[in-house]
Amino acid sequence: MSKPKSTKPTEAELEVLQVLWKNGPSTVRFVHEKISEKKEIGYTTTLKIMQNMLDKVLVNRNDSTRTHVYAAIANEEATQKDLLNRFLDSTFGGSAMKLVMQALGNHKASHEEISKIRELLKEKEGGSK
Amino acid sequence: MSKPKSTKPTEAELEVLQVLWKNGPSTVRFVHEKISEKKEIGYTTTLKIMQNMLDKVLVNRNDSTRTHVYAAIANEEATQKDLLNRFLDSTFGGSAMKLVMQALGNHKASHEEISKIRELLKEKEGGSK
DNA sequence: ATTATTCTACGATTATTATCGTAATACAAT
DNA sequence: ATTGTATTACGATAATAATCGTAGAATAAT
Repeated sequence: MSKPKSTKPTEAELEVLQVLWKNGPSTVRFVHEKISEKKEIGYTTTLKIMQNMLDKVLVNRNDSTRTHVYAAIANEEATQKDLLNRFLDSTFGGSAMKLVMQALGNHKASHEEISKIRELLKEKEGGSK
Repeated sequence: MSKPKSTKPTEAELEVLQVLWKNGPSTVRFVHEKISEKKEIGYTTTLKIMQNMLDKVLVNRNDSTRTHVYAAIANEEATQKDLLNRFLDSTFGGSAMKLVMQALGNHKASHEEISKIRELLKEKEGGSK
């Protein structure tokens, strides 16, 4: 059983992944339009990024039709977990709790979300025994 | 009152900041040794990074003695908050709760920490109404 | 059929980071 | 004083990322 290799996506690649995670397999055009909502970028730039991702095996594509369809290979949760660990290390010196508290302090949470977190806490506290 | 300008530190610069935040004003030699504990790196590389940080005004330095002493200007919490927001956006599509739950799920928390989080949650829930 | 549009491939360029070598200078040791 | 050692300044190079232009092929529109 080998390490998953953890190919770190770049910022630009993450933007693409987000679109694919959220919307499922998509064309370059579609991804490009989504990204364009947030920032100015040329079509061939988006294309190139996605082609690079194909080389890196972050995505696969169906090219049976002229307009290729790309799909994320990188699993959303696994990727996020990996990046979270790096971020934790580089920015919070590894302290997950510091991060959690910052995040909780700085962002709104719905009652529903708060309940979920409470459950998680309960599990954690009970868990080990 | 102007925007703090939010000069995003690079990975390498963050490593330096972490040392300075943790240990206070330090020499290049000291910072270099701390970083060297974690990875192989040349002395002049560390030096150069810190000199760049001076240009970017992420640090200031006291050069009254031959061996210069560098100090972080960037405030720890503010910097972390800023980077957290970027990370949240780029990796979790802005969902702080997703992030919090990932972080809680993947890392141990002490009872003390859990209590702190509970308090925070209580505040949040009470607050808005 | 001709023309216009849409798409991919691919290379070139720019921008940003990271890394380090060399030289000059200050200091320390003898 | 001489020699060795530590430190800074500075530029050069390499590594990585991001951006886009151009050409050609496929499709669509007329």
